[in-house]
Amino acid sequence: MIKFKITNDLNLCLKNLNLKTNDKFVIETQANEEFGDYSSNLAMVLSKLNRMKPYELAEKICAELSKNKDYKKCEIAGPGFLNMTLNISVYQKLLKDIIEKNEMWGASEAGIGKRILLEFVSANPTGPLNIVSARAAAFGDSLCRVMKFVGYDAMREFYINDAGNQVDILAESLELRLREMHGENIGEFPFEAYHGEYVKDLAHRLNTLEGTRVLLLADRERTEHLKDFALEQIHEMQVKSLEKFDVFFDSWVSEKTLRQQGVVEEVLSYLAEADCTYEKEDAIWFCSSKFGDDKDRVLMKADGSITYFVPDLAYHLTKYQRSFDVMIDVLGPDHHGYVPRLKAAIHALKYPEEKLEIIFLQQVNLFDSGEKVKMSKRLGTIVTMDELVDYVGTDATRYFFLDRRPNSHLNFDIELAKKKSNENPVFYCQYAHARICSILKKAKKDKISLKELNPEMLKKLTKPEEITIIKKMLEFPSVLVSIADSREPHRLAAYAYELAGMFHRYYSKYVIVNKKSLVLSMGRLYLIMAVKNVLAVSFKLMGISAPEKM
RNA sequence: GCGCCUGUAGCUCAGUUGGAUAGAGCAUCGGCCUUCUAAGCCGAGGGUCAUGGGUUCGAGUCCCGUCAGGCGUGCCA
Repeated sequence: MIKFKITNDLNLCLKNLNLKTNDKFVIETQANEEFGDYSSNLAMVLSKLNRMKPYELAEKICAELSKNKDYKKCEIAGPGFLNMTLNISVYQKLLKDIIEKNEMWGASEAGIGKRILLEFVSANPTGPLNIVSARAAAFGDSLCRVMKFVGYDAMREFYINDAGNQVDILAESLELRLREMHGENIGEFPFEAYHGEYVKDLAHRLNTLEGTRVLLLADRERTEHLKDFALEQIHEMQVKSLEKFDVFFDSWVSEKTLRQQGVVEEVLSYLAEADCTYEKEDAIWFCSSKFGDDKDRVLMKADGSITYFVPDLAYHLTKYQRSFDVMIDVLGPDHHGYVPRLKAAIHALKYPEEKLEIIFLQQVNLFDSGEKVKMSKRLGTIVTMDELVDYVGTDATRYFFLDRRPNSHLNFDIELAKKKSNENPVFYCQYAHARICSILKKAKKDKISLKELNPEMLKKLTKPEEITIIKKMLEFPSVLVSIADSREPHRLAAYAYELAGMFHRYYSKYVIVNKKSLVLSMGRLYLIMAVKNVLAVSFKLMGISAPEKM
């Protein structure tokens, strides 16, 4: 919002000088004091348009801008950068806005009117959620929270692959475990079956509820019953894990339901109508290679069953039919080979490809005491999301998953996440919040009541650290907008960390509560209250708690 | 072989979408508690941004090549 003001001020200067603009110049915040508070590349960007040398143009703008009382200084540097320093009274006034907006500071209408569908986690319903799902949950949920906060109409969706081959294997695994429980010799447990302990737990539960009745059913009925039971149980288990992680989906879409609605046939006929299918070796193929995929893909196998691709494509078409402006898929690292055929089909069916955005999360490695934790699906030594969350806590887990760019591999240091010290960034951030709460309490105890905020209090805030903190908080709204637009929530973690650091440094240098100078104390208390609010908002958007005491 | 991702300090990672002298934390070394939470603060050292070219006023960022690592490349899901 401050950049907005500066942009306006600069445009006014251009207008007064009868100069042309193309709105391509940018305002940047400057960390280096030498270059002022904010700088702009305006002169370089507009020099050709106005047939002037950058430096000359910059000189004119500077002279004009200096007439504005809000600006203390305007200098030209390098090839023609405009370095602007604002009067501190501007910041003092803006602090009042931050405080008045309270927990709505940062909220905006940047995305107003845009409907967004965020699909993430969408784990197979064949076992407990793993740590990649946890990363997806932290990422998708926070992105959604930020998008909503800046005005988008965003919703979370989970696609359940509750049909297909893997579900048959699940039913078979459950049956074997049930038989085994009753002393039957099942031989060696099949390689491709689900080896996790949870299958045994499911068998126990089924046995407690229904005994061995299911084993007496006819083949087909028995499989269906086992499937339904396992799917329902595992779904519930996954929902619980997510809720514990403070992630709630607005919508669940079941592949099985889609199939029952006949969408599979529909998709096949659409593709056939578009003249994109052919028969070869008793199978039906989609000529995806005509649309950029490496090779053609099977839609219907020789045995008459359907591949994973068909219902998934159907699912994506339902997304289009629900008229979103943008649909975002958050996928795991093992899916990137799959996207070309999906995009190919969407293209072939003449749906707008650009509305579908795919974000890949790279794999997660767990490290404990410097050692990589070895995980194997086959050996059943997968660390589940619940285990991780129970061990290090929701706050640390969410923060650590959010802290890194989505498309880079993530090394999760369990030992560090558990540490309650400055080494751990989560605690560093939360500690700042708790500290502020503690100071506010102390002020109350000293009977410093925060009366109505008045200009005299704000005028006391003149230290460079104070102005730096205000500047940082002024950036918050635009940081959130850029997080939403770039789909990069990791920047929120960085922002909170930086703001917390600024506060810690400020705290150690200055006394905030001082009975001898009441007006100053009140000014500073307002400042840290604002910091507390901004921290609390960023924590909320990250899904971590804002402790009052630590 | 082909495709996607990655390569920045000893380690883990940022880098404001192409801006000025590339930044944090950890680790190492040295300081700061009779005063609002030391779960904190201050200081020091540490770099050929994998590499070679190109684009321009300007490149860690964009384009091409090379090298290295990860993943993918089923009539699995």
